[in-house]
Amino acid sequence: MQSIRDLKPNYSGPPPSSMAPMAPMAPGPDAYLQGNLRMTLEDPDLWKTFHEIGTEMIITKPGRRMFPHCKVNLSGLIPCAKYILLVDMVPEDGFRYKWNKEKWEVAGKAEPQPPCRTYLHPDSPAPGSHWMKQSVSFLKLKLTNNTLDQHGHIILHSMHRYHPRFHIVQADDLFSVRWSVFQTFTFPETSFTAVTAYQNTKITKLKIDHNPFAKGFREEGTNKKRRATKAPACLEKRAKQSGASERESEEESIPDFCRSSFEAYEGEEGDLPKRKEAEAVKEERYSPWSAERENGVRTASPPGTDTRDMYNTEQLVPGPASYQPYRFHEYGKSPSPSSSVSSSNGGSGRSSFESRVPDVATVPEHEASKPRAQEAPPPHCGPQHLPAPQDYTGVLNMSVAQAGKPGVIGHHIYGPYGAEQPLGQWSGPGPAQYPPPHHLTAEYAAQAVHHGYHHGNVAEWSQYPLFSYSCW
DNA sequence: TCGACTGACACTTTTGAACAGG
DNA sequence: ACCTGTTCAAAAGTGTCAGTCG
Repeated sequence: MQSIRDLKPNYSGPPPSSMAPMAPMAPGPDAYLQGNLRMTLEDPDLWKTFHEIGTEMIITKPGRRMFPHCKVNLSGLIPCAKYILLVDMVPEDGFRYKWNKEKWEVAGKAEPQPPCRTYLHPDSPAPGSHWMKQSVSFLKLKLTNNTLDQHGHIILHSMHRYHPRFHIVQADDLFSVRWSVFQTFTFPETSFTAVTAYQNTKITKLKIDHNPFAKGFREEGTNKKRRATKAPACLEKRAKQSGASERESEEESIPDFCRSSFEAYEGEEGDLPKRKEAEAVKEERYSPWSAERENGVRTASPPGTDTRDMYNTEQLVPGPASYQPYRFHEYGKSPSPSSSVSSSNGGSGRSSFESRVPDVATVPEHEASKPRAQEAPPPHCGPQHLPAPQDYTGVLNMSVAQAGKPGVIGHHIYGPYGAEQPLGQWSGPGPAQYPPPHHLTAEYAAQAVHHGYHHGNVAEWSQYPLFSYSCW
């Protein structure tokens, strides 16, 4: 599990691709310590299988569940303290993709990011004991491509890459989330491409084989007749779309087509430490996204469940612009849209990274070294919280100023495009309205004040842009 | 013309109301 | 009256595929 300890104030940012997976493995003596809060992904093997092929998730107007769905195990929480669990979807990069001859290719710049929504786990808030006693499932999370969706589903763009982020917030109620500390986790193998129709027949086959609802489409299922009569037409169409190689995939077993693309990886399962060191190189072989990387567009984290704990989690103070570049570089993935732009303009994307990371990184450490009781409360701060067992990595600086109406006040904290993103309804009060806390950089504080709204209750709170909707 | 998208379809699983029995 | 277990229909979740749209 990785934490904000990687974001030291004196962080001097090695190239993202090299630092990302490494940092969590060996926190230095001055590493920012957090508690033993730990999140692990359930069904990692299944996720890995999908990831190795290139996971696709169907998005529909009425909303579609994910498969595999997100399910995690938690440990290290205070049994009696209440927590809120959230999930949101983060763009992997700033590109739109197309499926072309058995692989994904960049098809241009990403479309403006739709309103960023967060799925609140229906059990939230619940004591740590509740979250830890069994795995936490986000089964009912739905994805949609309907930007006008009123059901609270997470809005995504088709043919864009995303990965889910899991947030744990210690908060007695939804009202107090704003003053709470976010612990954020991601799992590289959960990244996926949002599609309106499956592009890769291997993914289709995997889904049919593993999703009970699709049992009727299995070869051995009761629906042989339907498949026998209709499948050929489908295959013909798919073949036309994907090329002749698609026909092979129909014959392949799941392990077979896994190996077909990632054979080398399969052989290295047991050699984790070495693999970690070399993964920046190896992932090129394992990832279905090699085409993009070859163009310097992006890098993908290597699949592998065994490695996920070391670098697939993060802890950070959400910030509208700062977190995003950090995220992508942190994991050795693709640059943020903004950094991508700079990269395409001749820059490496690093400048964006370096200039923004301190906004996050400088927050925690010097504060963390103090006893929590001495921490200066954020101005306009609301109820004080119990100190978490883990060191706080920062305090979410949310103003209580009632500067606007729910759903209108801007909170582009999760806006992956930062200032570039046309926020529209997300626009909020100007930074100048709320003086930053002393320990925050001006920029960070300026970003943080966009959180200035108030959560009244679950229903109302769910309408806020930060965690725009809950889905229960 | 082509690729992305939509909606109807057949199938399966899940959910919850209704009921029976203890 | 309450609880538990069973049954069954409706709802919801799947991928397929023909058609639409830009």
